Amino acid sequence: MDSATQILDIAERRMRQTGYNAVSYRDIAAEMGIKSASLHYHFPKKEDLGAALTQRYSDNFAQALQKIASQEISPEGRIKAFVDIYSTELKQRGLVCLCAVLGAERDGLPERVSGEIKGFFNKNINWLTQQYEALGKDNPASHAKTALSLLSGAMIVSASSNDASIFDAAAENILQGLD
Amino acid sequence: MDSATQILDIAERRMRQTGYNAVSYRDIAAEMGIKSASLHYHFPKKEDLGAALTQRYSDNFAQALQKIASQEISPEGRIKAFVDIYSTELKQRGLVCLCAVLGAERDGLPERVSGEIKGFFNKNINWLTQQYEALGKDNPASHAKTALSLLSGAMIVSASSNDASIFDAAAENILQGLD
DNA sequence: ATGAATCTATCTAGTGATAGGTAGGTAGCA
DNA sequence: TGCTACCTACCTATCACTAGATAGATTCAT
Repeated sequence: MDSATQILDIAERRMRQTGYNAVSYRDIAAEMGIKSASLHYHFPKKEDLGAALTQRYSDNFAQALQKIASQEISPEGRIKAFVDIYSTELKQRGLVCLCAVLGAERDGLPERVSGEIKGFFNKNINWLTQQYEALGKDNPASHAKTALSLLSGAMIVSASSNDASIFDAAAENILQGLD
Repeated sequence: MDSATQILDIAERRMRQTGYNAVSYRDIAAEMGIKSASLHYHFPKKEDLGAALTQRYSDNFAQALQKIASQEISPEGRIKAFVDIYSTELKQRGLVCLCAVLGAERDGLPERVSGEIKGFFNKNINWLTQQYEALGKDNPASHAKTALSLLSGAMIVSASSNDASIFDAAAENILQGLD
């Protein structure tokens, strides 16, 4: 596999477990079996790594949402698919959304990183707003903000409590609200 | 003011802005106008500071919940008071719940700290469950888990997006659900 | 087709800054 | 006379980051 991709994969997983500042070039390099200096060839500064990471994450997510929106399914089905993305990540990999984790560290991040996070939340809210609008909800933006907040919080509370029922309750709540 | 208290106050504020690992003894000491070595007199290891911090936070919160529960108000009023605690902190101080922030860093924290966070979430859920039970909701625990997740996530998404309407939507959603 | 030049991805070896933490001393107060 | 709360001075480990070398693959001119 491409080294840059491998670096991003390892950094992403670790940051989603411990946050931005707890992840070091040495740790990533050690896991890859190379020297930390070599990482700087691919990502000169940690800020570059952080920005590339959040950008890739945000882009991948946007692509997934695009794909869901292009399918001939109901708005209900789309929102369910949205919830499933988060659910699968948490249950199969034990990972919280990257932007939710980094968002918690907001004032300790390089601006390029926090800017990407802001963009990620914004894109998610816009997409969800469209779905709630299609559902005929009034104040669809409010529904969207609530759904995103709920999923983000549920991943954090559920993961740090080591209690899957917390995320389940949140997911159920969103799906119930689709009638 | 008592030095230990002052240390905890500064550490708490900073950790709620940047997370656990971004806060250093040097930064705290500089803000107090003393030397970092002096902090070790009060909290020998950073782990001790982290544990004291989360414990104090959790205890203060439990006390506030106790007070609310002792007042002769409806379960609706109690849940509203609960939401108001978070709302006031975010709007007047720009601060996210300490345990929500640290929960995001779950795997990068000393165990004593992550244990306290777990306890905090648990206490909150139990308290909320009692209120939803008094309200006659079925599956009150699920309502409680959802409400706590929603508030925690809304603070993070709202703060890192610098958009108060996100938290407002979440708070409104909880209050609407009380009928 | 071959030798020269260049590129890629790593290495060794190191920098200065900062992290948490320690030892031992001291001024002021009960 | 102790005790509290600080100090100076220092330690070791780790941080992000850099310089310069190198081995191997690729490209290109003759």
